[in-house]
Amino acid sequence: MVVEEEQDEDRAQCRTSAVVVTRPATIDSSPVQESPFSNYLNTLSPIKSAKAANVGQTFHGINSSPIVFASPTISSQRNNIHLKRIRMFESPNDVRKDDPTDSCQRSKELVDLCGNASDDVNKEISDSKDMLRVQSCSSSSIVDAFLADPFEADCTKFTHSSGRQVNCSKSTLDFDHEGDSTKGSEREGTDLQHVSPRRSSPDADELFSSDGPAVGAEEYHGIGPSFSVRCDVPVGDLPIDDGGDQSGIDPVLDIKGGSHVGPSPSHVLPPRDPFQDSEVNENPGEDASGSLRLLDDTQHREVLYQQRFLLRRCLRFDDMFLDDSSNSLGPMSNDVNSLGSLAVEDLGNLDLSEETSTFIKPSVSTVISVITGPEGKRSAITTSKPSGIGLHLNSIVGARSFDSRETICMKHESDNHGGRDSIPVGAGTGILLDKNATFPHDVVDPHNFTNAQEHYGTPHDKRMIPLGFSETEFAQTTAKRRRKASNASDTDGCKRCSCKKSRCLKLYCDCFAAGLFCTEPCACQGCLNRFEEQDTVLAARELIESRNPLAFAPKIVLSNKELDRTIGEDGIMSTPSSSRHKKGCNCKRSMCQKKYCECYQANVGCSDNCRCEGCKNVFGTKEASLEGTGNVKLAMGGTYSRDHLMPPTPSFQFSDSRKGLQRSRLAIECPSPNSSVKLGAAGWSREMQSEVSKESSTLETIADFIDSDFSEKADEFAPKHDSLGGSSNLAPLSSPTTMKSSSESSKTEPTPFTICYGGGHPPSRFLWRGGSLETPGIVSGGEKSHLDDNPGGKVYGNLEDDAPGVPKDVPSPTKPVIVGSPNRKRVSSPHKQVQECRINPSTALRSGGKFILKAVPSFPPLTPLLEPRSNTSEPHGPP
DNA sequence: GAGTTTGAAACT
DNA sequence: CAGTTTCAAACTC
Ligand SMILES: [Zn+2]
Ligand SMILES: [Zn+2]
Ligand SMILES: [Zn+2]
Ligand SMILES: [Zn+2]
Ligand SMILES: [Zn+2]
Ligand SMILES: [Zn+2]
Repeated sequence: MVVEEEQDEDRAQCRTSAVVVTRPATIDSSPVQESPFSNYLNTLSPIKSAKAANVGQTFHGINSSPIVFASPTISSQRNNIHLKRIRMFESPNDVRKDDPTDSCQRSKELVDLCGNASDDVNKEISDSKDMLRVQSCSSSSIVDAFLADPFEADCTKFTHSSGRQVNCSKSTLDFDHEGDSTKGSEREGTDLQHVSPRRSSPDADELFSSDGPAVGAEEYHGIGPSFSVRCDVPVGDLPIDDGGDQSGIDPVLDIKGGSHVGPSPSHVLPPRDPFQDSEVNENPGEDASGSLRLLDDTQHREVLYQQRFLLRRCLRFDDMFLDDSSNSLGPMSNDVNSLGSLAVEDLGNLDLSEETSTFIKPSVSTVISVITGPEGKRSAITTSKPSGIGLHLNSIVGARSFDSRETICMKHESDNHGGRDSIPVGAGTGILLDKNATFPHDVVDPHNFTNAQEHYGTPHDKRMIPLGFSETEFAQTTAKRRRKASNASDTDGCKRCSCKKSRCLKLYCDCFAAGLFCTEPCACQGCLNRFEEQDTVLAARELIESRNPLAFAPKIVLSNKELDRTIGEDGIMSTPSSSRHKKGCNCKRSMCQKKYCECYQANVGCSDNCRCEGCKNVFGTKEASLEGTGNVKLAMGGTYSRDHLMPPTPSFQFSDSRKGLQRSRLAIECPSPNSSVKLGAAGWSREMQSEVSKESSTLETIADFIDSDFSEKADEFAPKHDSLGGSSNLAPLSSPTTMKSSSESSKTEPTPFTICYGGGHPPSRFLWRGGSLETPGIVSGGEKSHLDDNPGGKVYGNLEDDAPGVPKDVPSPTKPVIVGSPNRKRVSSPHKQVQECRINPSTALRSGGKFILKAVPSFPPLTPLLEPRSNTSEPHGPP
């Protein structure tokens, strides 16, 4: 059934493009609500069925969790499927470009895949435990996060499987690579078949094996399954008419709540209604809108697709924003929207299962985007979301950084591939939309295509890709290509890993570390960090988290103090300065002037956490930090080393550090239009949350956002939190369980900083996929905002890290999550977020700035949820 | 593109 | 927790 529907959808997409997304939800209090979305889904029939099926699968959620979230998550599989679909469809435009027919074919393929998936899904669904998490891709997600937690739809994956994955624990890396490229296919097969667990498991087992412990499968299960859907909503998005705001609210979002049920739709897409709305907002007139509305079933389908796209977009949210800003595309908004929409879609897909969907809602907002026709250009906007997103953070970050670059990358990729590079997120890795592009791209595509395309160049093509295998394969190949091409340039944002021995299941792998699945651009060998291997990934993550709960937490955080200072004073400036590497570097020979230094690489100054020798970090020396926070400012001011020191390398893309500064400033000052905020990754966020709560108290997660503009400008300066970018690829977060354990361990985290994302392209390393909670991160803690400073717009999460206990804000999390549509704003939580938002919501976001999320309590939504979420959330990640 | 350097992650 | 090894990116040539 599903398949059929999908097909239809595909077709529809082909036909039309636009979509709207929506999202979010919110949720405050009741995360659970079902969302309209779900209802919506139901209506859609096909989907529904699928969803239902899906729902079952996974997760259980964690347990603990709450029920609220409880909703089942969508299984990753579903997501995958969806993704696939999405990819296929990605953008009508793409399709068109490529060939409609092709697209259709692809869609079919997808469908097939889906079918397989669906089966799995169904199984999962039966379980219904899973929760979906929604990862918002982006920041927006914050809300999502909350909501999402449950869903993590994210693009990527679902995690549903986690349970098994857990089991897998053993495997390990060893695999050797089994052929890289092949892997995909092989694995996929399995994957598809069994959703859960890992077929790949073997490998995974090996990897994990050591860990053995790793995970209790059981625990994971809970986790795994859940999905999270993230909807990232870029803050930036917001704007749009629609709704932003409204969207914020999004009833739609609710989807999840019910998990299933209806709610999801909201996120996902609201079906028609949302669309319409959205459409209307932006351009109603335009194709997209029209299409949406018009279409009945098909429309719905389309919508779904779109949603899917959105999801992807979500991932890319940042990008989108960036695009706008950078490109100044007006469309950006669209893109953004699109992202949102995608997210939604995904969610929707997830939702399909409906079950879970409810959760999602909470978050919020979603964005809606509308897309117009294929080329469309327009899009609408959406609102966005929230954030929450955890992943997003990381991803977001990435996205941001990418932004400009991304676009570039995209182009490149596309060029390279000729078209499809991107893999559909859905497909393999989940999220990855594009292989090519960095994450962002992926996301974008769909709707934005046009824009994106324009921006990116070939967007369509890439997007189209689809699916599964081919995707993977594609990806691999393409990735290689890209890599080669882009590799070089991180700048592209496209960067990806090129792991040879770790199978991308260890933190050595930037993708994995960032909670992303490897995509085409990756040149890794024997990669198990694929969507198909979600289980394995999760298991791996869990293991790692068991050892170090904060392992996946953003490395760059803002110190609250600093934040305040900065914010208070300048607002903008500070950010960067305030951002610091959580663990600090240990440089001996690079003097913190090269990217060997994580601090420098993240565009942040060294802090007392650093054990570097001869520190000459342009962004601020260790000494300076010790002296006073003022340093940062100094830096801004030029004082500091930067100017003197020099431009360090490359971290800034800009030649000179100064430039960087300038840019950053610019960024700050001028927020780009789009700033989008990103969210943290939902999945992680949860974890984060838990961690945070446990460990530090507050980590806020972060959110990020990005602006393209910023990114460009700011990027350099902006701290890069983690972004790999790809939102699309987000891996499932680990399950809560892990979190728990982790929490224990968490002790380590020392300083509490908030997380920030810088603009730049952050190495994936910095990205954080945090859980949804983080997204909350978005939360800024109440503190100040902070935001903008970073030119890059990054979001910072504050981590209050350390706060031990509970996240300060946590309580609100839910709210925060809500962020809602707001696109830009994300406010999820009222408090902090608001603050931030207030600052300039739009600007901030747009500016790319950063968002800081402070405190976040991570848990967004339901308190109770918290744990649960955490559980759920974790998984998302990638594996 | 190959080879070296580097410092984090993983391991003991 | 420290020391060592492994790893992949950053950098150099
Ligand atoms: Zn890798
Ligand atoms: Zn990779
Ligand atoms: Zn890989
Ligand atoms: Zn250093
Ligand atoms: Zn340092
Ligand atoms: Zn240093």
